[in-house]
Amino acid sequence: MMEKKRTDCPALPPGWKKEEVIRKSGLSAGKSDVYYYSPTGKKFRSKPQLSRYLGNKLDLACFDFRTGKMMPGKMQKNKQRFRHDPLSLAKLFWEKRLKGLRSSDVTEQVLRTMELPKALQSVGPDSSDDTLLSAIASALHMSSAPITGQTSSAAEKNPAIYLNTSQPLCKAFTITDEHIREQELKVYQARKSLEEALTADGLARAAENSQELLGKTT
Amino acid sequence: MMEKKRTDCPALPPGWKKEEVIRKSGLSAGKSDVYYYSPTGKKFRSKPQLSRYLGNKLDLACFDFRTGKMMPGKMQKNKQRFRHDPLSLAKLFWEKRLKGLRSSDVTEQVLRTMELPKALQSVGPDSSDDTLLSAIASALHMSSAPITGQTSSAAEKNPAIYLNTSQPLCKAFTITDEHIREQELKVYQARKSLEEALTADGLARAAENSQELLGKTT
DNA sequence: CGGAGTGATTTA
DNA sequence: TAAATCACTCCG
Repeated sequence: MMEKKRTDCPALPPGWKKEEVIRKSGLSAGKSDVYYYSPTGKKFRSKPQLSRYLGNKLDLACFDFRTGKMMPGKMQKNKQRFRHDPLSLAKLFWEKRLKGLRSSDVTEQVLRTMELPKALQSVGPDSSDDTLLSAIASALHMSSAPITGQTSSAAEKNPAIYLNTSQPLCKAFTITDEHIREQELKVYQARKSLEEALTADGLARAAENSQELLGKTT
Repeated sequence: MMEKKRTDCPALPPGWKKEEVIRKSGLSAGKSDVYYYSPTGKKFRSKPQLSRYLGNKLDLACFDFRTGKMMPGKMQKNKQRFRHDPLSLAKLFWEKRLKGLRSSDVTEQVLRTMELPKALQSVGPDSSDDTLLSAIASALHMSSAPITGQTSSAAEKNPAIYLNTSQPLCKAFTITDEHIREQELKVYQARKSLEEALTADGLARAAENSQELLGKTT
């Protein structure tokens, strides 16, 4: 009784066969095991075992052991993007694209340009505060890692080579207790403003509804 | 030789053991996995698996799977923030703070305002394209989830109540094959421009170095 | 076929 | 992104 189907495998050299066996019982019932057989009949049970045997003949990096087919563009290893591809290089210059970040209130009037403590200084030729602000805002946005700024003085001389792209384009800085107290006050004031705006909005809606009812009954 | 340290776990019933295993190879080398063993020797590899087994006996809501200790006040679930707290409300208005996002090249000249396909339309009273662009850019930035836009027409009537804050402030849209072809062309052109800029920069540096050498030898 | 050890995917 | 969960490989 021939229960075993050994099929040809086009992705391997002539004579190699592939076999799939379904598990019939146990915790893994229904799952399957895949085996390959060389032209001489030797059995291979895993991709590493196959690679050790064929590694000098073909590159199995794109070979999918389960399906028996080559999967272009789906390399299992080396998933890390090349350091110098266009996307990574573009990160070096993203700060340039974010000029003009501003704070404004709900009525769309520009309230004021955000001000940064003197301890924060930009790195490089573009020293405008708004570009620096964008840099830090996006850094906080992109990652939960600590923001330290550029710690290498070499970055100032040749940003294209020495820049640490996981940190914003600003010099390394320190934060004092005084800075923290000032910021806490600002957050408190901002929250109070928001609360007042929402209260006013709620009152306005209530007033509108009263007008409607009044109109219908008169 | 006992390489496996199975320690008692006081937070679980008597007889339960905890084990921590460091990964020794592969991409995740150095990370660790935590396992628990029931008094009968059954192995548990995750908190959901443990809960399914012990859920009727004890409440694991405060149980920290990694440390094996109860953490009062640190419920892992119900992390969803109350809809009307200051932070969530602030999200409703973040778009107002990002006016003026622009594209510019390395020489800092403003090249052009980015243009969006006609299929993308803003929701709400502020219909300027640059605010819409900021909304979509940040949405792509904040989350890897699909961006669909606001699908409820109710959001337009009363954004304060019906707005889906996980989607940008724009109407729902569809993308055609034509849109995709156009975008592929733009990406290609942008990559080519970057490549040319870098090539030019490299040539400029080479020229500078030649000048230096020349000066020293004359 | 089992299961320890990792990779891949999902969630927060 | 990082942690947690889930799925799979590979070899006994």
